[in-house]
Amino acid sequence: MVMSKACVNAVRAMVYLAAAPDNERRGHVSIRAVAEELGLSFHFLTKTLQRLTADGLLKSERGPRGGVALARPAGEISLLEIVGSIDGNDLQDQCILGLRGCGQEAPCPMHDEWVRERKRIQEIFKRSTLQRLARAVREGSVRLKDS
Amino acid sequence: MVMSKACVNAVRAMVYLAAAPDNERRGHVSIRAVAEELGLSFHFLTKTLQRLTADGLLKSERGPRGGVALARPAGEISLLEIVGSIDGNDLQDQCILGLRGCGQEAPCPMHDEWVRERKRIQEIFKRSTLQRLARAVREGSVRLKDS
DNA sequence: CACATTTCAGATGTTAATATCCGAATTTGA
DNA sequence: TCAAATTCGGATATTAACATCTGAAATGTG
Repeated sequence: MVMSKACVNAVRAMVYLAAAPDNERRGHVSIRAVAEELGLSFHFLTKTLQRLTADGLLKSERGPRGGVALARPAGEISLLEIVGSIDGNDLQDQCILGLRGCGQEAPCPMHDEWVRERKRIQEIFKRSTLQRLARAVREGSVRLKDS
Repeated sequence: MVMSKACVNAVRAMVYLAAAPDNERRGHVSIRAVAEELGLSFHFLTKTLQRLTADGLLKSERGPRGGVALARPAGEISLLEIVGSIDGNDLQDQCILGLRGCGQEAPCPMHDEWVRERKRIQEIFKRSTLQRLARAVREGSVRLKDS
């Protein structure tokens, strides 16, 4: 897996929020609703989204009509940031063979090629903003659910 | 992590074997020696290499002067095959968001871009033969150990 | 104010990956 | 033939990821 399950859930939830029409609730959607809509475990998703809230990607409100909402415009939140918040930056800066201190001076056999690849992945994640992903969802050309 | 720890161990061991000079032992090296040389757990490495043996990437001999050796020429064994043997082909054919049946007809928001990326990774792994990797090791331009 | 709804925080349970251990089977060499 | 070295196969222990549960804190509504 390139992302942990928690991270995948986070991404799906964030795209869902970005694609959700601004309804009542001042833009907030309850985590329970998100979980049901995407077929995810409410409790597990809650834990994950709490981290996103702590990291400033989501804002939250308690109480009735509360819920979570994007803390910033969808165009300014990228997949890279979500992955970083949940899984950390290992994918971006760790040696594929797990060698500590793998770098230009003391590289592993895959170093050069993997550094290039990592950069590509980082670029992809960076330009994958919630705005871009959510647009496809709203257009119906793409799905977020399993079935 | 893009590869499991077991898989990383397998790759490092295989490259080490490919780079090892043909000494006595008819080309076989004991797993204990490999583990010590690379700083890996002997028992854990044994389990992993058994899988490679079962899948025909390694051949093994028991008894004194026994050990493991590449089952085929180093130029004909690629990283792709090793990863496939230990971790399976999930990296190559699974949706990055874990959606079942993600494909052209019912794609996830990352589908197109990720398919392209997966293909690139597969190409890199395929052209990374043990011969190529081991040459760099023998030339000393590259390392397999942590320290 | 009382109540229902929701996120928050921490505890607990479950499963899969990682790591170790042990005895059996095989082979070599003295 | 016997002892040592080695892989093999299965069992067990440890750790981290995944998942669930419970009660507290906050907040809107009647």
